[in-house]
Amino acid sequence: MARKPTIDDIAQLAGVSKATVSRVLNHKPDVNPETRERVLSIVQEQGFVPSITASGLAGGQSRLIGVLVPSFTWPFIADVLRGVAEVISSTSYELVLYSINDTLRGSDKRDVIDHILASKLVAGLIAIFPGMQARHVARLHSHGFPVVLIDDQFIPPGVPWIHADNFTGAYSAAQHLIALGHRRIAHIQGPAGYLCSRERYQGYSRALQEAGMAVDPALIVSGDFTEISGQAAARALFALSPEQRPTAIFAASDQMAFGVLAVAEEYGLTVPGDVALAGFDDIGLSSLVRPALTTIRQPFPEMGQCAIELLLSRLDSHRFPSGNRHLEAPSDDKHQEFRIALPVESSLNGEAWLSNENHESPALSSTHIQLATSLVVRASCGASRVASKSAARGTAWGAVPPASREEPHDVSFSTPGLSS
Amino acid sequence: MARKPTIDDIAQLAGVSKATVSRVLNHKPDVNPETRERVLSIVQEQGFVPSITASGLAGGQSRLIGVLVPSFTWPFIADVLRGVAEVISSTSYELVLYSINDTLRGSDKRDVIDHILASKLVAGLIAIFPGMQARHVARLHSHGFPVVLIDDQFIPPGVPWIHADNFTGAYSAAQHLIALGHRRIAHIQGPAGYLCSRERYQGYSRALQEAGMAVDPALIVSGDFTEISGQAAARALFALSPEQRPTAIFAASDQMAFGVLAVAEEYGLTVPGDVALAGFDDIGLSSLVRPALTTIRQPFPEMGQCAIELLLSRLDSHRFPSGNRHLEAPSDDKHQEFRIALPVESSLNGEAWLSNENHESPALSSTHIQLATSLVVRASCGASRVASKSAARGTAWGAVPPASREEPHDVSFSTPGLSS
DNA sequence: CTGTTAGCGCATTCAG
DNA sequence: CTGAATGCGCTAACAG
Repeated sequence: MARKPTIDDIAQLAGVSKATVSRVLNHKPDVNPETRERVLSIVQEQGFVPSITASGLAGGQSRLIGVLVPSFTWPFIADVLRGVAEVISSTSYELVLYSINDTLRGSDKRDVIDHILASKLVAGLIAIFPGMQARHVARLHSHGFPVVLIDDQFIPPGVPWIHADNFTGAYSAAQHLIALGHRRIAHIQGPAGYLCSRERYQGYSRALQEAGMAVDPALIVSGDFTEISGQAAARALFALSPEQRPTAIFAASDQMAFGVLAVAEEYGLTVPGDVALAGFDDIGLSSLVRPALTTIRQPFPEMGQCAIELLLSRLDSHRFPSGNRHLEAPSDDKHQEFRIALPVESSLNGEAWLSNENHESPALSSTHIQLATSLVVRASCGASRVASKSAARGTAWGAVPPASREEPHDVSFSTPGLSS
Repeated sequence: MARKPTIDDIAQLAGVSKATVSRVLNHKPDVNPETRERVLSIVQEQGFVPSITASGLAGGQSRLIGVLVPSFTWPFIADVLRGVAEVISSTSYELVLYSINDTLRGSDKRDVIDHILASKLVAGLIAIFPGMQARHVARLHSHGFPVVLIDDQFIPPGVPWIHADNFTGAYSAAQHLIALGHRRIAHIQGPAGYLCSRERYQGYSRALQEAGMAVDPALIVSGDFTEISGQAAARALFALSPEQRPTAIFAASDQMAFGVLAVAEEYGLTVPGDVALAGFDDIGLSSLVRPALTTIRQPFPEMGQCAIELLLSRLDSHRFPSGNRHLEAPSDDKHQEFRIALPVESSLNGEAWLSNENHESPALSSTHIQLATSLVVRASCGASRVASKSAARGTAWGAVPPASREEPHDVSFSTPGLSS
């Protein structure tokens, strides 16, 4: 028990060849049930775990998945990782963490990605907000390397991509403010280069338009998603003349909304009394700030889950959950059963929150999954409704996003051809 | 260029045997300089990266390092990971992410650790706050598996362990409040089981004692580090009679301090006007809250760096930085040069922030590194000093902790025998 | 200093 | 249905 048992040891103990042990371990169909049981029991009792590296080498296919994170500065990256990790833990895959350090130069950043491809360590990659590196990630994809993007600003055509419904989220935030009677609603935008900034802006302006209100350029300021930039934006807005000054502000990120909160205090303005405030993201802190922030929840963990499930379905060799580790757990929560019971593609289809773009190429070309966002009403807009707790930290975490689907502005159901 | 070149391809192109290529790649001394150059240039031009899995298999030693994170609920875990990732990126090692899911049962949590050992994927493990799992991690260690613990509550004897100087941190926080004239200073503790809770409490009470003040049990309440528990604690404190009520509160975590902040507002109390407030951790948000929080900064990224360097020095086969990736970067920041220039043990010794316990066993037994914490003065205590910006997000990140050392209450310099 | 020979631990042929 | 042989890509002894 001191040394790790090898497959040969198991073979010997079970009185079969290691080829057979291998077959059992890989769930091959052609194995005598008795033999299988015997081998399995020996495996269990010896605590044998096949070497991922060796089997990867021999089988020509790694069971490691790379996750590329863009520095750790964004608070919700941990949430996305959590979603990924949760799913991975029920498979026989492992996660390799790659990060693009902020201190790196551009060329070094490229190198990180080249390195991922060249080292051939991982079988596929999930890239979270790769940003400027997206085009390099796309290069991986064009080399036939399985890649899934999460919420990037540049969507290289053809690369599978997961993101939240920014448009509808922003739309409902603005609508909420309108419903509360606000007529002068400012918007603090995200950086122009980001797709999500544009989408949120568009959702906002669409809501205004539908309410018969014009978008006032004086009420549109831009930030870069950080708290500091939110402060600057708030100052600009509060400096406007009384007639121009907004009665409500919709910030494109919670962090920027925090900046507004801080500056409002400086100006002696109360939230929501003098100015209503809504954010976007619903990071953990938003429910803890005073006043608690009304915001649009992004399903970060679900985005992670979704990404890894899509990726695994592409690799599509993750036959069964690792088994060994989860045999005992009765798996009482629906989530688990759900994922275990169905092959991944079916589950995706079943949920109907998958959309397929690029109808020009009939097979799959660009698989694109958009997850629903949701309005979380708290105190900062002055709405009388009791604050929704549904987005409180850890509440519904792990649950599959509700089947309710978004505006069909980008959603179609031509999904049967997903997996190949 | 479509397929990844193998070592054989390189050998052929360079007109040498693959054994020689391997020697060059592994920085073996016995290679003809000319040959080495030739091989190196071919490697470069082909973009050849040896397969980590294959070399791990053949060499009997993996170049993957596991990082075990205890769910992603704590905000600073990302900071620790950042430190680890930064160091790793200058080596030829890669990171494998393991997480202990909150939803797991106890036995499953054990299994995660057993799995790490059994799968033999990684050469060593960094365990961040393994908490209840610490004893299992210790089991790994006793199996000869290289492990480094970060800031755990149970320190299994003999396991290398990195943590921040909680005692001195808490001591200086309390001292700061005392210096500001406070006589009734409450303390919101962390959970009793945690070592750091006790250390912080001790630092606090030591400061009071030295100032000739008694610790008033009525002013000690406990929480569990979360914001919610901070709220509860604050209510308890604010409910005290005017004579008993504290004029200052030292919370054992920033999150609990946020809870106090929120409740203070409910009670119509201003911070720092009616009650001064100090926290512990200096998470990113603490500088953004209003009033900005005076707190004790924990050097999370440095803890990560330190842990990985210690671990690598144990594995001690990480001869040179991966080279390929960092050749071009002039490496202008001192940090890089520092680490590249010196072997790890020397660097540790050179910094002199290493301590060795258990003097009974003369060789190395329990290596224990304690990093300095520092007081960050902001607005929440009402101190007139201008707020220290030194801990602002991203400022000095990446820098090696200052050589200044702590209270020598646990530090000795018997380090020459570190690496074996 | 360098080439040759064996495996690392496993999956996958291909014959039984 | 199962065993024996072959090799994944690389390193580690060996011999030269």
